[in-house]
Amino acid sequence: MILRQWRSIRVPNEKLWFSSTPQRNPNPNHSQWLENLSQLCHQKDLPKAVATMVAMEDQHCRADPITYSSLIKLCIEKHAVNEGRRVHQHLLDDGQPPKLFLSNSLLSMYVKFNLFDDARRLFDEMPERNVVSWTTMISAFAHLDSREEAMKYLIAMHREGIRPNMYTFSAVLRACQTLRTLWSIHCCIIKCGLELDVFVRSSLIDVYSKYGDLDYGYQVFDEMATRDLVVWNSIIGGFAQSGDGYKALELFIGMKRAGFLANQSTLTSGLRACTGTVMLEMGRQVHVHVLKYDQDLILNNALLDMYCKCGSLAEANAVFQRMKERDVISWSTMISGLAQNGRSIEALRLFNSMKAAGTKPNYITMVGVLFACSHAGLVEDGWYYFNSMAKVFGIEPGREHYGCIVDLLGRAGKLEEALNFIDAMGFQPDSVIWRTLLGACRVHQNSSLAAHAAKEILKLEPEDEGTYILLSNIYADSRRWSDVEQVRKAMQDQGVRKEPGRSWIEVGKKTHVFIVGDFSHPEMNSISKELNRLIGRITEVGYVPDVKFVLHDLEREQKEESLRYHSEKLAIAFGMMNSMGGKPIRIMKNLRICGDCHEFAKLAAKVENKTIIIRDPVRFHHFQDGICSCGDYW
DNA sequence: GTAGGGTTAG
Repeated sequence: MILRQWRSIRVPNEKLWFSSTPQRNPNPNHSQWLENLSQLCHQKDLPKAVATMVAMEDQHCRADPITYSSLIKLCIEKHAVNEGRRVHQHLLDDGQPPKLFLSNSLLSMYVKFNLFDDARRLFDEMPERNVVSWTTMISAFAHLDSREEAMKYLIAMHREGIRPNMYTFSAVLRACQTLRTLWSIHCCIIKCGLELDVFVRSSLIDVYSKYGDLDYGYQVFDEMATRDLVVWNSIIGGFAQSGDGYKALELFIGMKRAGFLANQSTLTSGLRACTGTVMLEMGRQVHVHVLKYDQDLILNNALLDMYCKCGSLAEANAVFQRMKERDVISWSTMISGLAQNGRSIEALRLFNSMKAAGTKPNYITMVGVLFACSHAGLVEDGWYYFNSMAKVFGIEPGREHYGCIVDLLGRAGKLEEALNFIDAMGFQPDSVIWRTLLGACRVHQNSSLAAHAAKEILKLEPEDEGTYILLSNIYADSRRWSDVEQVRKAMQDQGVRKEPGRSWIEVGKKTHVFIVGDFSHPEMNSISKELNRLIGRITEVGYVPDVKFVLHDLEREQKEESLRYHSEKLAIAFGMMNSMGGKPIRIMKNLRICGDCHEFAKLAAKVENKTIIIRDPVRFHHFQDGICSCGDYW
């Protein structure tokens, strides 16, 4: 490859002190100037150092490369953009390209200042480039998410005959976001004999677990002889983000056993693990470790989210109030948290406080705001925010926002309007939008529109079990048993099976899982007795099993029997048996709660004078005094 | 002079 010519080439100045045979310097005070400059660099006095450099220029004095190097470092440290450029210019005025390592320092400086055009220009003008220069560029592209550029530079580097090192690979791995590229880069790494490097390994683990093959990422982790904290964090983060909170926490404990101290990153993943699997007690334990990093913004945001998702808004709010620094994520987390927990008005009020505090909402904030409107039936507010997003906040509504409006109209029973809105969206509706409409059709019992929505979903995702279930539920609601049978047959033909309803609850340090109709829990006898006792008590205050939530065409008695063992009822009974004092009973569910269980929970909370909190995949229900925070609107 | 791990929705 032909190197580009050095553009600003000048007649070489023979008096340059660093030319191969040191020249006598014309200025007798040269060594004093130099001494002075390096002293100032040492003292980190950037303004004086730059002033000295300029004064030296006037005296035709030159500093040595080492001093220049410390000057550049100082500019980076102080994030002094103008001074950095000044030093660069000064070096160019020498008439010769700076030494390679100095150009590399400058390159790294521009990258750190996010001045990528300058970095690229410098890179293009460098007469000579080594692995450090290339790696700096590749790393910059990888961080910019310019994956193609990063790969192209890797190829160009190879063509120039420069071998990548471990730095290069750990940078380039970030740009591998498909398994295919990941595999080929992994092969290159092995070929270069760099697979054992911890940095390379942690990057491998990270990208494998993020982009599709967590098991393989774990394998790469598992076979490592020496692991450091980041390697542990990579794998813990991998499991936490993929939703396997149990495995993440198991590894978290393994890490502590191996003698490592959890840092901010570990704890953030630990909290995320609790959030995903809804383990409030465990989350509180992690919180204790977080206290020593009092004002870490990311950790605090993770804490907020954990408490919100575990249904403990009081604790979330306590953290929020204590935070000295709040960013758009902190506010958005609280807004969505309130909305999901049925406190939409407070969510909107918080949105106003956010604006008053001068924090600009982003795309996700607006999803939270619209979610608050749709879940509380605030149709007018929802429309207002949706219509003013672009004008007032400069955020173009995207798929998620359109989805919220479909939800808003659908929940409010304006099904036709929702359908028209979908038609007028200006882009192809995806399965999420259709599923939203389908959910609304169920609440408002519109089976013909439901069938339409379901068919659209199944066109896009023919194996989606949730849709079959919803559709058959809707047919069951209107007692169209032959249609129910047809849906079940279609499921069989597609090889789709119904995911059983599952609820889980933390008691002490253990999580107990209940599956609908599964009686294998060791305390099943007493749970059954407790359930009967509860049903007896709530029947006195008017509970009648609502059998329309049973799928099959059974006799009433059989239907009641099948309702009785819904997983959330088993979990509520178990929670009552183990509940202490005034503590709420917290239950998580994999599917949405059924109408009968919702009624059951309201009355059980009333007669037992307890708070029951159930989180389903979309929102929370706080049952207290015979009412639910969702206002029966879900 | 170049490299790895953490937070918000659906």
